[in-house]
Amino acid sequence: MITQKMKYALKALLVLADEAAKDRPEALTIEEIAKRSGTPKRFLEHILLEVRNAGVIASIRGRSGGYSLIKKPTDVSISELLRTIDGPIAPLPCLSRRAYQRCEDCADEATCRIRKVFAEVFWSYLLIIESLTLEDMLRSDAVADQVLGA
Amino acid sequence: MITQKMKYALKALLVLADEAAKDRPEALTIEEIAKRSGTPKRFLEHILLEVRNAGVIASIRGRSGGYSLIKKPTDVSISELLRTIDGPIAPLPCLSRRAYQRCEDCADEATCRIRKVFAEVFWSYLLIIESLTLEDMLRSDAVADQVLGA
DNA sequence: TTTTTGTCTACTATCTTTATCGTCTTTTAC
DNA sequence: GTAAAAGACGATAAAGATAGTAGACAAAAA
Repeated sequence: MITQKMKYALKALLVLADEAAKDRPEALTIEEIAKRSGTPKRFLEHILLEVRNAGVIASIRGRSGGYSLIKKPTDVSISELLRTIDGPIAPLPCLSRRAYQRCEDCADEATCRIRKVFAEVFWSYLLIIESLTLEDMLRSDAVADQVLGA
Repeated sequence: MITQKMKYALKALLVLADEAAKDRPEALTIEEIAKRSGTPKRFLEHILLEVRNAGVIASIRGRSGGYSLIKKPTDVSISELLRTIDGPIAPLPCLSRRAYQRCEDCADEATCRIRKVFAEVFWSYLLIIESLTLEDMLRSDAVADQVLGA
């Protein structure tokens, strides 16, 4: 399950992307983003800060300040956002490349049967999710429509 | 990330499967399983109970009692075990079929862009993980070996 | 120089995870 | 039939994650 925080981050990015798609896009204040996305304002502060530190959005301080998207939606990776907000994607710490950690109780990684089986599904899963971008959320997608019967 | 509890459950099942593969398999006591799998005994009690209630293993009480595998490894689904031990697999409550829950803040599921994009990856992911069984853990797998460079 | 807006550091309540403990029940060995 | 071995089950608890809130501070523009 993705966290509520991640949902908020996505909603905020959708708001900012919708704004960026306008003729004369403006920086949106936290308050405005909170209102449009339906997230608690003070909580959104933290989230936007993290997203900004990840280089996806930019902030302007002071009067008439706010946040704006600085990447093209096609360049905003959902999996990277997941890592930023929710932490490692890998099912086991010993399978994460960026947040690798040895399993304390594991005698030998090379022969660990749990690691092996989850490695299989994980690489396949990565292949799918690594290709996802904000752009995929912006346009209604035919595949999802089909599956969901919408 | 899968929980420690899930790792323990898998290790315990591996122990029981290894035992079941012997010529004269015996029921193993919690203590014995704990020792062989390296899990805390008192914690393992609860785990084995859940796995038993899921119909994967059986218990015999009293002297000379213990646990034994009652399904063929090919019939023990890893995804089912995940659901039993760690809960729903779906990235969003509104995408889970067995543990469906409406997202409180979601106005309309049919048009929710977060739901749509995660639905896509989720179905692909399900396809992979639903096919996994305990048997896949028992035999060293060529695909994983390749990927891991082992 | 005041007002608006983002930044940063704490703090807190609740839930989940990871156990441990005590007690009860069942079954077998003697 | 009784003691010992073993699972069943409920209560409790420590630690960490999650989901926020609050207050003080910093920057920029009017």
